[in-house]
Amino acid sequence: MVSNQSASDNVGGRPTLRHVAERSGVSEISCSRVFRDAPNVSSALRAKVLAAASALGYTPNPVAGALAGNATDLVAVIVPSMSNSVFPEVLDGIDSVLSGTRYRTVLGISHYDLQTEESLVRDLIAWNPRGLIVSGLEHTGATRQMLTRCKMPVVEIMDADGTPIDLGVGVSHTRAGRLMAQHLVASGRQRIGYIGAWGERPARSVKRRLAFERELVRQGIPLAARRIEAGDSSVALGQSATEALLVTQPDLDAIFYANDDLAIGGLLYCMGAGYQVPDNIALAGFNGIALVDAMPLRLTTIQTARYEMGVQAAQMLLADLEGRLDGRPRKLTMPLKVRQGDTT
Amino acid sequence: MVSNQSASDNVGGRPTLRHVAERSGVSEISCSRVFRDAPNVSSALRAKVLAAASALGYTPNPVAGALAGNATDLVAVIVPSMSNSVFPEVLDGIDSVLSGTRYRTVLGISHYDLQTEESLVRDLIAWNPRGLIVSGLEHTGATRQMLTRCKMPVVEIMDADGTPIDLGVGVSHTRAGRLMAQHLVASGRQRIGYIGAWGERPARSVKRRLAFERELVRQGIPLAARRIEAGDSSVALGQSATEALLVTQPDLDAIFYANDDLAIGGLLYCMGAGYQVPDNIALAGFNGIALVDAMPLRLTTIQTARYEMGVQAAQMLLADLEGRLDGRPRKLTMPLKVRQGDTT
DNA sequence: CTGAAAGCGCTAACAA
DNA sequence: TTGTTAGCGCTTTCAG
Repeated sequence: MVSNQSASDNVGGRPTLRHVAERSGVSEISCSRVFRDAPNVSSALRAKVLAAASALGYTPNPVAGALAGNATDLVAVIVPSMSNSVFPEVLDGIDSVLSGTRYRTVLGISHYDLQTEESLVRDLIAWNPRGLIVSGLEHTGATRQMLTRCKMPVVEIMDADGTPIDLGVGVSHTRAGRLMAQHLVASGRQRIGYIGAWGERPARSVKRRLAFERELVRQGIPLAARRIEAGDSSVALGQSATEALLVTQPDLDAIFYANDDLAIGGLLYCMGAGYQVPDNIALAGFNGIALVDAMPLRLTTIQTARYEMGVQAAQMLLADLEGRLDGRPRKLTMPLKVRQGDTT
Repeated sequence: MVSNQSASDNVGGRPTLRHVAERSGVSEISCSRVFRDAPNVSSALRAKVLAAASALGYTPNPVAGALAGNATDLVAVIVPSMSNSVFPEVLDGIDSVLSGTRYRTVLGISHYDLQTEESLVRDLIAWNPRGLIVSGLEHTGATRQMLTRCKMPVVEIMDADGTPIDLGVGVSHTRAGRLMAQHLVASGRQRIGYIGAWGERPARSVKRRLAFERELVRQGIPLAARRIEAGDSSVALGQSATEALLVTQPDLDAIFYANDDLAIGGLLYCMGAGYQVPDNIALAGFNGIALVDAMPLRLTTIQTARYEMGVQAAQMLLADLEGRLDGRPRKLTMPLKVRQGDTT
């Protein structure tokens, strides 16, 4: 086979750097410099190259660039779930930052399964992404090893209770649990229950519950009832779980839920079943999703900033990539507060 | 510089096919065949290669494979929004299919802006993805051209009212609008209003509304009031828009909303403001998100299958890629039905 | 500031 | 069934 001497071989195919080089009478490498905004390019040369490129409809091939340059302009993002608004909001935040750059998001959904997360990490790292954003601080040993050894920045989001492998942006779930316990006790509640779901995967919800229970004990009012459902969190599950819990423990005067979806279900159940909220019973959630404000009674919740968490994670990643993270902290704890509504 | 004769150069780096080849005493291309499950590989050779690979911890580099093989194992997905559950559900469906394959999802969010969509398409096509999934049938001329000319399969999702460029999976929004008009008229409504949002970007919502209005005219009961908000759809916007519409048109006895988020807002507003739903006023949405069942009154809505739409889109894409789509239709219209709740 | 040479790690095409 | 050769389209040296 004759070697590719001239770009005219590539008839019909997508134009390459060689086409641009031939047409502009400049070397390939100089063209490359133009498209990468590399330094040391005269504006005359730049203009010639750009003209040729646009005449040809040339677009750089990022795959070739990635192979030669040993890094793709991809950022791998692994989220545990798409079934409530939390992670879509985080993704939206990440995208809002990344879409302004040449980086693209590759998505993996782990379904709250650390084994699935592991294979996603393995898989996505093979692409040589520019960086990785994963959820939580808990991973399998193999995942942890891969995340530690890979050269690129890794941001662990959602959780600030612990030390990230590399970079971290999250909230303190321990603090969240404690704050809510204090809030309920301060408002005079005595028989307090807890409802969780999804077999308490995300370790984060366990952290919240344990801190919640610990603080209740400290305040002399230990948890009166607890119910952890097996299914995925949802409004519907919150309804049925609340009903089930109140059947066995009709005297509860407060319930803290693992998240707002469950709590909204609880609220709807209580309203439908004739409970007086908050007089009979107080209800509180976690996250502060948009829906809590739209309820007939505004749900008390702990507000977290998911979109902002995505933004910060992406910015931290970019900053590290660009070496702008030198003095700055590698872990960011996002604010958190009890947002009192009408249900406590 | 001396050329790379032996894999021992790559000290510390990730192992490559050459390392595996050296260690197993087999040629690189044979190793390559093993990892690609290519035909004509003896099981003895396969075993040797696999042993060497696992001893070395070798993982194929998909970037190099993509350059040499002229296609990445990426599927580009462009959705207009992450701010309600609709597209996350679609993504979840897509992922459920793709995660079982070697394909990965690259995500773009267009924010309902066709110009943004265009630049995402341009950008993502440059990666040579295996296929593309985009939302809607309406695109800029340039987008349409790129989607037409690119060699890979393109699935346009969400909308079945029109002819997809290549492949399509969606529902008929025209039918949806007509069905709801019939439903409201059949239930005796006489002064019917409509509330939309987001300046009616997605053309799909316009199709629904126009079909709705057309059918009302046909039935002799033309639309009594219409309000299109500028902001993004949300429960909160549904509340305020409903209030605003009912202030100017207090005699409405039904409102059809562009989607469930708005309709739930309307429901909450009406309940809070003392309207009797559905006696005073009927309310109906579109989508059938999980939340409609969790409301104190179950919202009447038009049920669509978003997760399933994602599944079908991904399956159609894979089928086309594998040449299994020959006889089968290239456009799939998903079912749709009015799901009567307590609000009509 | 510009360019020539030599790969990045893999696979298509062709031989054996 | 296995191997040889020649790139994929770009970027990294290193020289001018």
